[in-house]
Amino acid sequence: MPELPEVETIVSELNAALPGSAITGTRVFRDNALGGVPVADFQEALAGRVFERVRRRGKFLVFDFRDGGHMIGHLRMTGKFILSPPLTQPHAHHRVWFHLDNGRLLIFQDARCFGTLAIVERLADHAPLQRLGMEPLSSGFTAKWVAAALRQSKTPLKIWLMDQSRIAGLGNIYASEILFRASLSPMRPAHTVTGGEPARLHRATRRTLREAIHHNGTTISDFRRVDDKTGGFQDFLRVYGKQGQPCPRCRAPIVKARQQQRSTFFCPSCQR
DNA sequence: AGCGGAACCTGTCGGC
DNA sequence: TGCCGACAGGTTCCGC
Repeated sequence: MPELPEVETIVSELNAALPGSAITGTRVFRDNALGGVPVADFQEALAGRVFERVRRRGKFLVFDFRDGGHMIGHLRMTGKFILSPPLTQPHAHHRVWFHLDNGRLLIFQDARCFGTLAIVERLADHAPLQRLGMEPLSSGFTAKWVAAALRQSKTPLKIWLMDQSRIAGLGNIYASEILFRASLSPMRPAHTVTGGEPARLHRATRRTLREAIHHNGTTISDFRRVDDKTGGFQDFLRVYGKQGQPCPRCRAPIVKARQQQRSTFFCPSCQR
């Protein structure tokens, strides 16, 4: 589910509902996400805290509390945050319930248990957050910045795009989709991307993310679910998962390759 | 610097 | 039908 556009979507939905509500109690059904923090400590750290707002940084969700502390969440592969009416029984994948004083339930659900939840009093205390690089939708992310950053690395473009310490928020799906839209090969060493190409990559990154956010995120499962429906974003993905199908631009077959143990999809004919 | 491999977990899907 | 391996949107750590 979660790359930048999906997290952005979740954050804006949470932000429309959470601010002003207080946590009256926390139930932990499985504690993998807590990173070794004892459940009792986690519960105690949250008791009575009031949500001020929710923000996104890279793929992290940052819940700001009114008293200045924060809960930092990461969904990894299968994590989800859900706002729900009160329930009596947890679903099999529910990991944490946050009871709110407005009667609602904030649920952290995660089939694979890779997701993480941490509570910090200062953002600087959260090392993974501090390691994140440029926000691709921020004003600092310019074609000039992209060109300069490309020059400093020999890493293949796809890997280059996914390094969170360089650009924060791009994952396996969007990296492939961005490179397709930029007509650049995922295998190209970053420093060989020159001339007008960095601007193309910059533009494709912004447009792809903005379009995905506009569609409230794109996911594989959602993509399947809407297969027989019209509208929406079923046409969003151009290359991801489409090996063997004709390239939407030049009709050559899309190829599936492997880079750092992850699948890359691209058109070898028009991505150079 | 960069890469391959493994680890953290569970669910699903394709092939035989 | 059933089992088994491959693979899945992420990140980190370790060794070369």
